[in-house]
Amino acid sequence: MLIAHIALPVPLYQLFDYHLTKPAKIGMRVRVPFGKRNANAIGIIVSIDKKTEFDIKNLKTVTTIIDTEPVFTPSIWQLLNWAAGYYHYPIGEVLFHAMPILLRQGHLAVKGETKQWQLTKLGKQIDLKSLSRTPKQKLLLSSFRNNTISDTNVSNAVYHELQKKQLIEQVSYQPDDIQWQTNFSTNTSPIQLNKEQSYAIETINKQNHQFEVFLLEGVTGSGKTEVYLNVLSNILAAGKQALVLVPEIGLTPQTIKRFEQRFNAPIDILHSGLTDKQRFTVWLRSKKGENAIVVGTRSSLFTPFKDLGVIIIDEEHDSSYKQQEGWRYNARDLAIIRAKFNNIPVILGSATPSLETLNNAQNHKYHLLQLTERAGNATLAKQSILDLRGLVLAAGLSQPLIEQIKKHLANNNQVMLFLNRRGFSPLLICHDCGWIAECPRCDRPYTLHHKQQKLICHYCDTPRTIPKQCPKCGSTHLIPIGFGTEQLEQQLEILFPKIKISRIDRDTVSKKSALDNYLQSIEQGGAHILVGTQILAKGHHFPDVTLVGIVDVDGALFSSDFRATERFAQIYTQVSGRAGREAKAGQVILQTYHPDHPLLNILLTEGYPKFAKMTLQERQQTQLPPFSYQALIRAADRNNHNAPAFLQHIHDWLKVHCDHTLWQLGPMPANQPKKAGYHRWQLLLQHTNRQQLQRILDKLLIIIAKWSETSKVRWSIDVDPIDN
DNA sequence: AGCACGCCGACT
DNA sequence: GTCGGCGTGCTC
Repeated sequence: MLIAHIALPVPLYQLFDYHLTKPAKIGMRVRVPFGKRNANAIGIIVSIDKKTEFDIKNLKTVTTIIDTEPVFTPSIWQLLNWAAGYYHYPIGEVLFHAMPILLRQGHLAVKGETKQWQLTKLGKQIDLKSLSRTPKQKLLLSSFRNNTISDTNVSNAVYHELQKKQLIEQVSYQPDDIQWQTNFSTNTSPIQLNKEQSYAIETINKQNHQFEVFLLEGVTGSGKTEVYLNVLSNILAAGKQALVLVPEIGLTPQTIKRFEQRFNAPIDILHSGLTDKQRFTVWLRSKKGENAIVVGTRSSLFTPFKDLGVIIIDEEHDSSYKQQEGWRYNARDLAIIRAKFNNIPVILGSATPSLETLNNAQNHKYHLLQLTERAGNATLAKQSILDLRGLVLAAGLSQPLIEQIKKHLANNNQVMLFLNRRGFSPLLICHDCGWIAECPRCDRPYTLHHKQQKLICHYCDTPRTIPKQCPKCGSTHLIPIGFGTEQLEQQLEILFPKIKISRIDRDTVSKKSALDNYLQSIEQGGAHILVGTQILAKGHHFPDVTLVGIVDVDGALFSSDFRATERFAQIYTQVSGRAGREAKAGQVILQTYHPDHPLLNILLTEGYPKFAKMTLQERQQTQLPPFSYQALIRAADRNNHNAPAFLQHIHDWLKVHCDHTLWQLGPMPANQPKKAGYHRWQLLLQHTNRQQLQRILDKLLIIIAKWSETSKVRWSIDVDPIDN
């Protein structure tokens, strides 16, 4: 009697055992009765053996075997099993997360049949003249006979008329697998490679398709993409496929066009706009080896390939590679594991690598390749700090900055202003009693939105009308404190009434078409002010922008998050690298109340690499990542008691069962202490040894499951958190 | 996660 | 009187 251990898509750290009465293999999907779910849950066989820990007479039987072969390739199977262990996330959830939705629902993992029209016996024989009264039908029939249907453009109705007359019929057939390798070619590039690029390409190619992690550190405009394309050409020419990961907003049409123009091979793009069917089709195509390249965001990492030759991760420092809910994996880190299991090279590209990655390069775990030359005659922008102390501000703008804006606009150039805060003002306060308008669900101040005439909570997105009176003292003197992009835009409209101003943030570009409209108008050139949040920093480049103003630097420099300065430095470097790109001299101005801040000065005078080096030293002294490893345990409840009690219980247990090398911080309220009626708490664990931290988590998980407190909270583990 | 069972408040 | 809110328990 065989017993299958089956993973089900439930948040439980266990497998479920069933009798297996039909032939099946590990990795196949099955239908099983489960709880009260009408005998119809879908699971995946993780292992098959002859015994069970469960009471054998209570075992149920596998209803049906869905697949004829395992759904995952061996290397992805290995990756997912490893990842479930590393991230301490239930295996069933992990396996199902990695499948396209159609497969989760039980669709067969085979190509759909394609239908095609063809002539019937009658259609082949009949005299064309008999159709002379219906010219469209006559045309269609004759084009079937001449084999020119692909050039013939007639409506579906005509096809159906011919079908009714039994002249043509529809036949289903199984399409053959596409073999792109047989006529693959690379189009030559007009771009002359410089020495650094050639060296990088040569070094990667020398690796001969074996595992190695390369860090391609290339300043903005140094031609990283050209290196990618050359490496891809080498891999594709060997008949292998490639996976390219990009950040969420990094999927620009220009980049994709460059890929498509270079290679005479099928390229699939996985973006958020695809239907479930389309995603499934791409999944199947790459599993069968029918495409050469898959370009996509985070979740594309789980695409199976017939013969994967390389993984490229563009903008490896980007935080969108980290999943921020449910299974909190990091696609960049998992890509390296996948490459290791596959024994293929992986390339991390960035102008501003994360400190984790730089540290690995310094330790020679990664092979560092640098591109330091900027293409063309672009020069680096002039950067300066503007001391705000003692200056009068108008919606955050100082007079010296306004003067500079005037100057650049007068030369018919464009100006970009960054402010990482949406809305009109982040606070509405009663002038008489100090009452602050707060969201009752999140206990956080509302942000005032002037145009919408609403208060909006930026944590849970709920709006409410603006009160006319203070509910506490009745005063009508309610005043907005602080400024956001909306107020900045309004102020600029007053200061520069004749100049075009575009505000680009989540409020104005919720639709993609809106963003495209803005970008088009900006591309037309001429004096123009762009106001925006970080959305503005990513991807797009604006050749006419010669002045970049960072309106409020201090928010990033004095954050409780130890990674805030790193993120600021990355965005700042990206932005300043873009100012005045095409032969126009650029200028960057940073407004701050702390002009002597050491990291800020290093960043400006010596650039990102030196900044990174200093920050790494600081992290080493304070034993922060990457010099230690963290796991964050989160818990939420409704009464604000169960969650902290649960975490305290964990804290106490760890204190007894682990030595002092484990650091604990908390329990403490989460970054966002209240959300949607739930009180959120967290406990941070830190250890200088990754394996030991892993073993502690293993032990902890087992013991947690036995506590009665556990079922009273919503809890989760975040391994390698990035937002604590 | 689902789904059911069970115990207390406002209403067609 | 019931409908339905969510706390609790279980899934091979």
